[in-house]
Parts: sequence; C-alpha cells; structure tokens
Amino acid sequence: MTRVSFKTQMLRAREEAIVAAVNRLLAEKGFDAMTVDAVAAEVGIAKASLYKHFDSKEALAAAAMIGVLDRALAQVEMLARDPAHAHELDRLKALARWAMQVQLAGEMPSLPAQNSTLRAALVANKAYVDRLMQLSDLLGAWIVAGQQAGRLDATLPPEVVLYTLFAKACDPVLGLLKAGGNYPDEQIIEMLLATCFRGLER
Amino acid sequence: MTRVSFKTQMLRAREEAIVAAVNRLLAEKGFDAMTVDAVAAEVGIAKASLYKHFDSKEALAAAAMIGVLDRALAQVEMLARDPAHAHELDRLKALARWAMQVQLAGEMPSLPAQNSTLRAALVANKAYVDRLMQLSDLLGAWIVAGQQAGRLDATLPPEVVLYTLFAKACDPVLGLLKAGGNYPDEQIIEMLLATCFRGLER
DNA sequence: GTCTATATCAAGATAGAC
DNA sequence: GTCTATCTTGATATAGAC
Repeated sequence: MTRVSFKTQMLRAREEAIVAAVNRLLAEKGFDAMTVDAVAAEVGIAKASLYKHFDSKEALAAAAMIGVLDRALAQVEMLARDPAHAHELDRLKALARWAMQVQLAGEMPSLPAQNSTLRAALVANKAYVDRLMQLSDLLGAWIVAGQQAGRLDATLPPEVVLYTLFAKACDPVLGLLKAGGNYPDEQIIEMLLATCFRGLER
Repeated sequence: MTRVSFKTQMLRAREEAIVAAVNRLLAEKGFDAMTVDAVAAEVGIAKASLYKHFDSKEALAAAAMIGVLDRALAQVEMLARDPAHAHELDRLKALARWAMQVQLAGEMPSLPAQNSTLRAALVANKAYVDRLMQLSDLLGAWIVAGQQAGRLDATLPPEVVLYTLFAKACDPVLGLLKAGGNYPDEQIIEMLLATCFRGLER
C-alpha cells in the first residue's frame, strides 16, 4: 500500500468537503442556480481558495458527478454479489430504488440537459466518461440478460431501457410527490417503481 | 362578435410573435439559458420594446406556458369528441403521444423545476393557474374513469398517474434517443408510450 | 493554499428622445 | 411603441499579499 503524506491527506480531505458541498447544492438548487460563492460559504473557505482546487464551476460539477457515479458503481458491485438479488431484473429494480432514495434524501446532483459549456466540460473529463461508460456497460449486460430470460420487454432496444432507468434518478415526479406531503418517502418510491416496471395500464 | 381596432390587431399579432419566439427558445435552450436579448433578436425588435409588452423575463415564460396549456386543452376537447378515442385510456395515450410529438418538434417549452422567482411568477399568474387546474381536472376525471373501468392501475392515487403523464411532456429520454439518431421520431414515441403504459417488465 | 479585494462580463431592466 | 444608450446587479474568475 502506498504511503501518503499528511499534507496530501489534508488536501484530499479538503477536496472531499468541497465535493460534498457541491453535491448537496447541486441537488438542492441545480447547476445554474448554484453559485461558487455559496459553495465557498458552505465549505467555510474563501472563493479564491476553491479555484486552487478546481479550475472552474464546471469542474466542480464534474467532481460531484464522478462521486455519484462511484457510489452507483459500488451499489452495482454490491448487488452483483448479493444472493438476494440473483436475477438481473431484481438488481435493476434495486438500483432504481437506490437512486430514488438518494434523490429523496437530497443527495442526487442534477445537471441541466442543455447547458453546452457544462456538457463540453463533462465529455472532456476522462474520469467522468470512463465511469459513465463502465456503469452503462454493466447495466447493459443486466438488461440483455433480463430480456433473454423473458422478464424484461425484449422488444425494446437495451439503450431505451438504460436511458429510462437513468432518467428515474432525476425523475421530477419524486419531488412533486414529496412536496405534496401526502405520502412517506418509501411509498413514493414503491409507487414510482411500480409505474416504471409494470406501467400504468392494467 | 366584438369589433377590434386595427391597432389592437397589430398589437395582438406582435405579442403572438413574441410568444412564439419565447416558446421556441424555451424549448431549445430552457429558461435559464434563454436571454431576453435573444428573444428580441428573434422577433426583430429592440429589447426595450419587449418590456412594453411584458414586464419581465418570467412574464414572457408564463405567456409561453399559457400558450402550450391552451393547445393542450384544445387537444383534450378534440379527443373528448373523437369517437375513435371512446375510452378514457385511449384518450390519455393520445394526449401523451401529442405531448411527445410537440417536444420532438422542438415546440415544448421547458422550465426548470427549481427556479424560485419563476415559480413565484407562475403561481401568481391567474391565467396560468386557471388553465393548469382546468387541465388537471379534465385529466383527473379521465384517470378515475379509467381506473373504475379496470384499465388503469387502480392502486395508484390519481395524482401519481397525472404527474407521471405530465412528466412525459418533458421526458429527457426523448431528447437522448433523438440525439442518438438511431430511430425515427414515430418509433421513439411508440417505444416510450409502451414503457409508460405497459412498463419495462414482462 | 489561504485570504481580501478587484477585474470582468453577461444579462435583466430602464431612461429618454422620437 | 419603438429605438439607442445606459444603468445595475450578480456571478465567474483572478491579482497579489501573506
């Protein structure tokens, strides 16, 4: 194992605190409404110090997205080893449930689909792209297996299933129902999981 | 029928042109990335002239949303009279299909869920709120009827179905699949309609 | 690396002439 | 109501001392 100096550990801890603040603010306000000043205030350091760690606001967002992708990959790995989720369909459901739990907990960073400077920064970020592709590959394999086993709609292209599941992680219906205050978090998640996998029709 | 002066007609035409530009820009870039300068440029008038017609950027967005709600209400009325869509479930599907067609055509204005000043302006706008409530009531009645007929999942609260259908109008999966370029618009719509009503599971 | 102070700029909104 | 020119603000990013 690699030895790391005390200074390096402090640096890493500071950057983790920054990313945690960015993650929370991205979940609460979204990218456009999140200001670098607010990040600095939440971390408790000066804004100029932030820019010593991250080159731009886009780089901050990318770091937060890498963090959430890492957590998702950890979940995937856990589910792959869990005998209680032997079938791929159960794993996909469990992962969707996890993503919705993260969102309801206010810890799912959400980025606008249309901000071009942000998109450019993300696709140029190898760490981000690598994780996104790794996650897509793992889930794609589960989807294909589920289709071959006849438990997922095999008439749908796998990428359509994949995008549909990704979209659940930032489903605005979650926030609407939570804001309404009529249902506990767990019930919201189970209802939306049912609409996603079983559909509205009967 | 009421007589309107020539001047009033010109005013109305000008404002319709403004709203059309706002609608297109909201669909293309979203509220935050849309600038009032861009609206003025697209209409071909000076920015200051815009502010003679609408008090703020939020008022521009509200006008565009009122327009799309009016088009949706017209669709609802048409479907209610169409014998080919006798059953409520068919009407709900047809309306969802219409909303997705509008989005793929680049004519569905999309607003951020989290912008607070915008939300405040919308809820303060009686014309907007009235139309939204009217649409919700009409669709709510269809949903309840569909549940009583046993063709819609009756274990779901009607509002969950309603929100799920509203969300289809701005489903990001549509844009992802269109950007991928692998499927024609009609196929994208039919696939997402299937995932929505029949679910992913088999 | 951290700070205070500042440069820079984009964008919403307005002044005032016509 | 329309225009040009300007005001004002908020936010990204940086300079320069320590």
